[in-house]
Amino acid sequence: MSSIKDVAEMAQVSIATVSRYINSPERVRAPTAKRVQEAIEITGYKTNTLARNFRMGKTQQVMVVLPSIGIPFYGPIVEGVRKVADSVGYHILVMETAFNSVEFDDFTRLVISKQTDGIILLSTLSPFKETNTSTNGVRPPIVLGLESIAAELSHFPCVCINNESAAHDATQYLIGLGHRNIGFLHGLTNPGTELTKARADGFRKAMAAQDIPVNEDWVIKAPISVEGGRQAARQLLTCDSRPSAIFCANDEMALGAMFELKKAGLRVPEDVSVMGFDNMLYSEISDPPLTTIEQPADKIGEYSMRRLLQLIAGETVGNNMEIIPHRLVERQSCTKPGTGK
Amino acid sequence: MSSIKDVAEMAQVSIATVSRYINSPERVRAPTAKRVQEAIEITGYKTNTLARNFRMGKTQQVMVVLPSIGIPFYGPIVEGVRKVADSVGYHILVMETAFNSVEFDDFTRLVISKQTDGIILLSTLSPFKETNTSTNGVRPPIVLGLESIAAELSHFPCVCINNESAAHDATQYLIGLGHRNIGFLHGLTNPGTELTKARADGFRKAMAAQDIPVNEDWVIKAPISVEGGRQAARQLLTCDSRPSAIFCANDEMALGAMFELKKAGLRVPEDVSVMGFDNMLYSEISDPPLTTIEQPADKIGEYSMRRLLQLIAGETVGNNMEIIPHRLVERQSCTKPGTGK
DNA sequence: TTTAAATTTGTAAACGTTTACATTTCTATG
DNA sequence: CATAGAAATGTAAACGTTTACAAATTTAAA
Repeated sequence: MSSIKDVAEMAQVSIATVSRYINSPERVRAPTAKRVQEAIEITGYKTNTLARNFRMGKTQQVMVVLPSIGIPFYGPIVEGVRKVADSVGYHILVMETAFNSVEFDDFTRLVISKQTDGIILLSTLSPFKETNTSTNGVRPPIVLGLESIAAELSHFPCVCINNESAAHDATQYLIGLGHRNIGFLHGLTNPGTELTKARADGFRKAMAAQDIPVNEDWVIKAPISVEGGRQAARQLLTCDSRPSAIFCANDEMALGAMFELKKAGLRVPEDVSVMGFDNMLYSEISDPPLTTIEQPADKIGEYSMRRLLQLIAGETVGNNMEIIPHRLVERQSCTKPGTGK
Repeated sequence: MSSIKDVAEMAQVSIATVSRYINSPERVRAPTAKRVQEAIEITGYKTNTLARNFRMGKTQQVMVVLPSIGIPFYGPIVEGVRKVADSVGYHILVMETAFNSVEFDDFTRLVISKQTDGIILLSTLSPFKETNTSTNGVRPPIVLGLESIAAELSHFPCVCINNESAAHDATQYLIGLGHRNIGFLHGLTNPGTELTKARADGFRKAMAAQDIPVNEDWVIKAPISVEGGRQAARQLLTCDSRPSAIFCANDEMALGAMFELKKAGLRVPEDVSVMGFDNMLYSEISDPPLTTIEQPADKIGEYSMRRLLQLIAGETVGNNMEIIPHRLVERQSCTKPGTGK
């Protein structure tokens, strides 16, 4: 493999000149540049990223941490991250947590040991203690995408919608439709996750605001996934009575729930309305198409990456919390109660 | 940031000893080890991966190239890759092509410039010319997951199912159900992709084997995605007559097609049977649940990564093509023709 | 106790860049 | 043409590891 040295020899210049030609061509004169360029072509030289990064002390990579690849909702977020990353020559390293929680110190270690320059967390930290012991109090560049309140406590920048207010809106929409008997599929996440709690709070507050009591039998905790939604729906079906509408912690749960509901012979939305949260690709083509809250995933990705870049550059980011507006998208999975009678 | 030197000083040993303690602890005596360990803890030392990888000339990363994150089908594949990667201390760099084709030379460059040690291609190479000009004939470690025939031509190892035979099976299943009027949603991929062609071949051969003519109006090319499936279905609906069954190049197309079919008032499977290909998560809970061909995605990921590791290690891999068995999973989107009358 | 062998540790070079600083070469002005 | 200043290029150090090889120490046998 030819190195900068080979190029320098062939072009009869010093390695410094070659390096300069590569990194700021305007700093070498035309005739020299020509010789160097020729030498590069002849030798087939490509700069050794390993060496460069080592020298510069930067990996030029950021790590995106998510529960699992292949969850449609994360697609657009990562695409947003990538859009920004590409524009500044950064690569994306994907880390899957497999829904396990990750220790804060693990991330610190990742950054200290130069596996990555910074981290975008689309997953949650476990028992969120910042008291890092083994890492000498280093605070790695981390941006929380999606997560909210934990960010406040932890002083990590955060880019997300207002989950509580969004859940509030969703619930209110259901109430506005005339529903009083509303179930809630509470997403079960790792301890420390505020997102699911915020959505639950939004739900409860919206109910309370209208003096509608919450039937706790209809508040079911299950993994925030298709399978979780299915489990929860099956459990719901065993109750003596059933709600006229169900609000789900996310679209995956909603889709899973709808499947089980329909399987049990119920019609959606005539017998039960189902409301999702996130608006991922498959929610548009579900049967019926899912009414849900839309998170502008691409923007979340973009903004998160920008924030992270600032952090990496050592800039002091101003407002620690960046709230993105959400939107209720009305499709066909919700209707007035009693329509099925 | 403390380096190996700081540790060495504190432990009163040479940096070589520290390095040895880290990489092969059995090579340093217990009392020394203890001192070093203590020094490591006190200084909070973490090995600088950048420096190590530079010195070793390895990135310890492989790149997984796929069209887009968030496509459910890729989830399990990447998980398979990761399983193996984790076990040997490799990281996964994800590169999205955004459905664009990537030049062969781009990969070569990626490897030469040490951005990655090897590549698992779950996407396709564009105008597949191996005649790399700028890269001096270097052949990077690449494994093709999913793709088949191109592998033969290109001499890259490949791990995949037999797409043609699987499509043959699917078509035969439809025929066995009594269908004669079968449409085919031909996935549109980048030039050079053999996978879609293989599936089309399988379809045509199965039809020919039973002397059933293929109605070319019902063979529709569209992007191999949900949106593509929707487009194709809409086009199909404009035909004078319509098939009693539709075989789709993949599940995404099938789901998209089902959506449009149902939207047009057709019942699946009573009026039209729909057959998918891949068996991804959402196919199980679609309405109706999708009958499809299952690719053992996790295995494909695992085997691909193993192969790649061999390649990286410079081993000469034996058989270049590794065929994984597929399986037809029968659900409710296909039935006998005429059921709807 | 001596000595050879085995084990542990140290020394120093190398990996391929980038860059501060020194030196050379060019440009333009008097 | 001489010269100052600017621009281009060269020199050499540094980044933090790993590792061949040399040196020192321990162990075991005589």
